[in-house]
Amino acid sequence: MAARTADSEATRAAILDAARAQFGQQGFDRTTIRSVATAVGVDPALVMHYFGTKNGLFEAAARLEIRFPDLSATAPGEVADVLVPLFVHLWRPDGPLLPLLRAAASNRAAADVLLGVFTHHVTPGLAPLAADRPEERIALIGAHLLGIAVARSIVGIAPLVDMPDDALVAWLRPVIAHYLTD
Amino acid sequence: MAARTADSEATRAAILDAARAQFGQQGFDRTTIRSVATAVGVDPALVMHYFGTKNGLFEAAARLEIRFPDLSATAPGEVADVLVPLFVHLWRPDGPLLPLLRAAASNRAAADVLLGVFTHHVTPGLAPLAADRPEERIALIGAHLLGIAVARSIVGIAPLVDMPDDALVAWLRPVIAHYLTD
DNA sequence: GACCCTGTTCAACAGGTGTTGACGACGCCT
DNA sequence: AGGCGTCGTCAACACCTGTTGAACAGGGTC
Repeated sequence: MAARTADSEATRAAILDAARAQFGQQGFDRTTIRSVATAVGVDPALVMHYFGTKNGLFEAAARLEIRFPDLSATAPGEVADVLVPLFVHLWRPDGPLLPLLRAAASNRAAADVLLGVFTHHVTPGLAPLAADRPEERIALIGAHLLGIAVARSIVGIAPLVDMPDDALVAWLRPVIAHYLTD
Repeated sequence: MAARTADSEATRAAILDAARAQFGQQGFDRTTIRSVATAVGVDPALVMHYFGTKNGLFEAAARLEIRFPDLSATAPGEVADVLVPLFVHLWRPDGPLLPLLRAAASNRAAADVLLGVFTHHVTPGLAPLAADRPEERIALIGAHLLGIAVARSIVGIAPLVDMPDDALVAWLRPVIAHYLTD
């Protein structure tokens, strides 16, 4: 049965949590195997043992499965009500997107993962709602959302940091609708 | 007179150019004193001699004086025509903003410089044009422009990378006007 | 009691980093 | 010709990094 949960799984998860936090706050290069290990209280070699390599640790920490909602029945004016909470959730300090965003700044592979999220999830999800030249329209929406993430989580532009999510939704609602349908 | 321009100034400028290019393409951590030195064809110690420290080199490479234009006589619908070319120019691969943006991803000090650009230049420049709650309005505009920079230069979202600047202006014109005046 | 298996630590490696101080060429001024 | 300031290099340092392989504790099984 292997029912007896060895501590293995727990410490593995603890390492993953610490890694996600550090990758999310300091980026890839400034996060070291040693810093993650001491944060958890284990030996650096144990981190290697579980994840093989630093890149392996990063991939495990940044792995994300996004379930993009079905928006085909949503009115353009209400897309923001669905999209914004979803992305705000993914961008939490302990979420999987922030490590990826920080790493993408100096790592093409991480940027490609981010690009893949946009290409394979955001674009197909929004395409049915967009008028002519949908790629451009959706790219502009994606850029705007990305910009809000950077402004909030990385640069720290005060009015956006302090803005409640529903206020953000209210601001974005007409803009996203405009981008979708002109 | 010291009129005889020693080569000093030239190599100093060459180092600065190489540093800006590397900081802009690879970020702070992945850019090393040695890589900059070999790109210029000099000894690493010379880089130290001119800029004292790696942070000194970065500050010199990322120093920027922005002359934000006077927009007080500009109609909201035309703000994009001024703002977008200005920012596109600052974001060129060899411009001073991209190193800052990449470094900001893992360096609070760099993020603060970026925040200062927004606080001391963008906000005062746009405030006369904004309706009520101008901070939020301007923050949203800044976030959008920032997002387009990230989408173009870091993530590489194809439709935005390929989009000519005047098309970008055309897309942003009504959105910026909307953010300014509701 | 001997054995193994899992979870973990120890000690060390090879390489790359920022930084330093002493040293060498080269051209100008007197 | 000799000295000197400028422009630059050499060699080394101390440190930190990812990574490795051997060793250790402890508990369940024969």
